[in-house]
Amino acid sequence: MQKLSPNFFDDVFEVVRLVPKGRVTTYGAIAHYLGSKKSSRMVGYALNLAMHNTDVPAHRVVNRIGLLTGRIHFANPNLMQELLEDEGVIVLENQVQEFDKFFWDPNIELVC
DNA sequence: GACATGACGGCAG
DNA sequence: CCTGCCGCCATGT
Repeated sequence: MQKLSPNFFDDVFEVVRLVPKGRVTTYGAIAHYLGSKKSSRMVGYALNLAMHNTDVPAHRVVNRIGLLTGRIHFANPNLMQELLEDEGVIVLENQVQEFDKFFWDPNIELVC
């Protein structure tokens, strides 16, 4: 367990930063890791601010089915997919292929 | 201060 | 199996 900041958002930033290159995670996984799996919505909201703010690799966060729903918030919608593919993640039609293979769950990887 | 909205997810119908 | 609605929490108007 990391130091859970009083702010839901800060925790989101921390977790996303820990996502290894070439891996992706989901909003729900992060929300669950933070203790409120029903707050997945907040995670996406936080990431929107995150990419505007710090060095958070927001492109590594997709929804539960591996769909790059957040790409529309990037300056260039293709940027998110390109970044992922550049890291070795296979993306097709805005969706991560073999999602189960690239999925990085903080609840499992950051087990402490 | 209250209402509406938003990069989602789970459950009910 | 597919579609729709509710929940969650913070931010903007």
